[in-house]
Parts: sequence; C-alpha cells; structure tokens
Amino acid sequence: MNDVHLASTIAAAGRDRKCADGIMLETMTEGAAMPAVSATQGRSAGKDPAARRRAGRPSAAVLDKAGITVAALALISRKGYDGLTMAALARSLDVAPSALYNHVSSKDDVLLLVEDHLVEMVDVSGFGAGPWDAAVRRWAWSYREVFAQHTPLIPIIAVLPVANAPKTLAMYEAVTAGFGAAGFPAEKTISAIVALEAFVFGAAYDVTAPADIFDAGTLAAQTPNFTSAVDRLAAEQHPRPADVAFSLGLEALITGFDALRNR
Amino acid sequence: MNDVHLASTIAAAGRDRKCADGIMLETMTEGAAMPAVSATQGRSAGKDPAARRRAGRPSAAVLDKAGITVAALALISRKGYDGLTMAALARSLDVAPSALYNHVSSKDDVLLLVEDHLVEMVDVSGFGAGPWDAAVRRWAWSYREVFAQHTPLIPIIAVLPVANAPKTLAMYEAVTAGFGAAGFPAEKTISAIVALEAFVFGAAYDVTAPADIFDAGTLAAQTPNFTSAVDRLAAEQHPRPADVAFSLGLEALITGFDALRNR
DNA sequence: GATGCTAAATGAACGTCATTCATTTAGTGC
DNA sequence: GCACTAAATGAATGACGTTCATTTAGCATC
Repeated sequence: MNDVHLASTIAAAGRDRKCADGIMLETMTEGAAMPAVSATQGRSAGKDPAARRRAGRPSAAVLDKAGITVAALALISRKGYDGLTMAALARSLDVAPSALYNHVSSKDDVLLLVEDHLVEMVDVSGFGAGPWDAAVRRWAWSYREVFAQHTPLIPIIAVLPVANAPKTLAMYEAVTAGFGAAGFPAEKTISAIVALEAFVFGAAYDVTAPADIFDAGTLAAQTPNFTSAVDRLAAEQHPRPADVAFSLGLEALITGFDALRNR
Repeated sequence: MNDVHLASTIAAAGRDRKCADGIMLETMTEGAAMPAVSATQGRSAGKDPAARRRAGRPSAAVLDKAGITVAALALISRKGYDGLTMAALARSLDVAPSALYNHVSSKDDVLLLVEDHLVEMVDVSGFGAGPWDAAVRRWAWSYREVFAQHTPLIPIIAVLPVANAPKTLAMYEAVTAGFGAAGFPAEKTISAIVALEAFVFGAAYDVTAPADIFDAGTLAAQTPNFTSAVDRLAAEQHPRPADVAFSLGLEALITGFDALRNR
C-alpha cells in the first residue's frame, strides 16, 4: 500500500552529470577504467547477475557515489520507490549488494544522494534577475514539481541538516541572496523561506493524491457543507485541482511577505 | 536513521474509549469475559509472551479495533514509530501477531486507525463561535501540534481518501461549515483548506527538525548570505524557531484568504 | 439436539530486505 | 619486498510484515 511512483520525465532529465564530485581521480592510472565507467552507465539490463567478476578488488573501481546516484534515479523512475532496494540497485550496477556499503553507509545515505541531486533541478534562476515575486513564484512551482515526483524523500529533506547536502545548501544560498537583494529584512528571511518550503512540501503530496480523495462516499449525507463545497470545486472543471490550491496559497504567501520588504 | 519520536503527552490523552464498536455483545454469555477485557487494557507488561491462552477462539473476544488503536497509540508514545511493529503491538495486547489480521488488513490499516483517532484532538471548536480568523488560527496551530508528534502519519493522511477516515471527514465538515458561515466563497473553500493543510503538514516536520539543521559547517564560507541570515535569526533568541516560521506563514495565509470573504 | 457456518484465536512458516562479516584481490607508500 | 588500505564477492543474519493450516467457540438451522 506504499506509494508507487510512475516513471517521471523530470527524473529522467537528470542524466547530464558533469564529472562526479571527487573520486574520479583514479581513472587516469590505466586505460582499463573506460569499460568500467561504461558499465556503470550503460549495462543496466545485464543478464548475468554477478558471475563474471571474481572476488577481490577490481583493477578499476566499479562504483562511486555519482554512479550510485544515477543508477538509483534510473531505478526510481523505472520501478518507483518500492523498487528501490539495495539488492535491485546493486543488480542494476552489476555488483553484489554488499559492495554498495563501501561507498554509502546505509540506504538512507543513498536517498540523501538522490535528494541532493534532485535539488539541482529546482529553478532558482529568477533570483538576481527580474522582480522578487516572479522569482519566488518560479522557485516554488519548480520545487513542488520536482518533489511531487519524489514524495518519499520529503520526510528526509525536511529535517536534513544542510551541511550534509551541499547542493541543497547552494539552493538556500541563492534564495537567501535573492531575498536580501529584494530588500527583505534579514532577520525574517530564514523564517520566510522555511514557511514557503513547508507549504511546498505539503503541496507536493497533494499532487500525488487520488482524484477521488474528497469523495465522502456513504457518509456524504452527514457532511452537507463539505460535500457541497467539493461539488462546487468539481464544477469548475480544473484539470489539476492541486494546482488551484497551490496557486491560491502561494499567492497569499507572496503577497503577505511582499509587504514586509523595504524599498 | 528513521525518525524516533519521544513520548508525547498528547498521545497519552487518548485513553478514554467508550465501549468499543460492536463486538462487545458476546460478553453477556458468561462471567469469564471480565478477565479477558482487563487483559486488553491492564496487563501491558505481561511476562508470559502468549502462553496461557490455548489455541482456538476464546469465549470473549480479546481484540477489537478500538483496543488495537489504543495499544498502538500507547506503544508509539513509549517507543516511537520505530517501535510500532506488528509483533510488538501483538505482544502489548497479549496475542499472537497473526491474530491482529482478523481485525485489520495490514499495518497501514493500523496507522489509519491511529490517524483517525488523532484527528479528534484537533481543535475545531473555534468555527461557529467567534471570528473566522481566530478559528482558523486555533485550528491550524492545534493541527500542527498533533501531527508534529506523528510525522510518519503525514504521508498517509495527505493522500488518504476521506471516506476511509470518518473522524477526519468530520473535521473537514466542521471547517468547511465555518468557512461558509464566514462568507468564504464556496468554490474556493476546498482549495483554501487544502492549502492551509499543506502548510500545516510541512510545518509539522519543522518542529521535529534538529536545532542545528541550518548549520552550514565547513561550507559556511561559500554561503555568506545564507549563513548571515541564519545568524540574524539566531540572534533573536526565539525558544522555538519553528514557531516563528509557522506564525509568519500562517498569518500571511489568513490575511490573504480573509480578503476573499464576502461580508 | 446434531450439523454447519463463521469468527477469532494459536503457531509455524515464508519471503523480502537492509546490513554485517570473513575473505580475496589490487594498488600505494615506506 | 612488505604492510596497509580500498574495493570487490559471497555467505549469513536478524527484523519484519504477512499467510496458512489448525483449533475452538458461539450461533443459526433443520
């Protein structure tokens, strides 16, 4: 009964990784590194579970954090978060499950890598160019869009110390700078961002909710006000009701916070 | 690394259950029913795991949904959500784990029972008495307070069809009625409630976040704006920073929605 | 009053999953 | 050449949710 997410086009867009974070240094030692790298990315449907490579340290490292992150993302978009098991992840990388633990300390650590990768897709380009309210609007919509496809990460990111996620920290820096440049009072900036983020996370869940979530069923007779209000909303025929609620709340927050700025 | 919740005084308040839902009819047949009932409520730290009762249907039913709900709540406040396993729940009720499945269909079903019980503690008493904004304020604060202690339920309640949770539906009815009585446009009511709820759920996570969540650590030098803003907030010495963000966002939402009312 | 039906318990077993540990092998620094 | 560490395999472990066969109790029906 846990949430199964369909393949998301957004997640598939995260294919363009530059050159990893650090570890890639060892690839210069010998030419045998190349096939190892292609194995990390290309051979996802290898038929032999783990029969070719014998025990012991291989000449070129098979795994690194960047490769694990990409494989996890691909697995999630193919099978959803229920399909993301350490065994499945290992199989998609053509290694034994225990090999993963040389690079990550736990499954939560994998989720953290995924989270920090996804944050890069959040659009902060509006800050520093154009008006403040448009920047907030663009940021919030894209933020919600990304995590609506990855709601199982929300409980993690919501309480995650930023020191553990450099890309997430970079996003906060960009947003904070944008608030400051727009004349937002410094002592209220973090609180405002936290409030906007809380709204974004909660709204991300709404996107994935079933269409009939507000159908009271047999109890409709006992909830006349609620049922009537649901009908009134349905009569408006919005393609995505969650968008209406998100827009309504976001505009209220933007208007309210806008009034706090000095200019 | 999953969330461990400390014992909450709120959860302990759910002790007063009336008399179960239905099944209690059979207790009139014989006097042996009494010890069985006291076993459900009183003997929580029974030393014998399940040795006294022999196989087969007992004279008086040992389990019912209300008893399972209360036991789950007690277990959660003692051991947190990590401690809520079907085996532990069964042990606290002095039954075999498989016996639970005669009354609930899955562990998620147990969580749904808990959720619907907790919603009763949300304060909707402001609606129908006093001004609209005060009612929303009281509702939102109490809603956040309850679920801050039960964040693992948020992914469930956020996408839960209301027909499956009668108490939750009752809450929506009360809030919707309050909005209508205050002149809120009917076609926007559900969207406004959904937006407020999204904010509440997201904010509930913030309450449980570690105090040093915004400590950038070694990366502080690369994030001057963010680090400075964090320091400015810290200088204000608020006892609970999450409350400041919640208040800031909630007041903006209330103000924004207030402007939509007809009066 | 025997017979069947269903509800509600036990106890054994299963399958999945994250994680650990001993072992093997490859490269690096002294 | 030698110790040390990194990175892989493979086997094993321990939870945990769930299912299934079995047993027993009460109720309804003929």
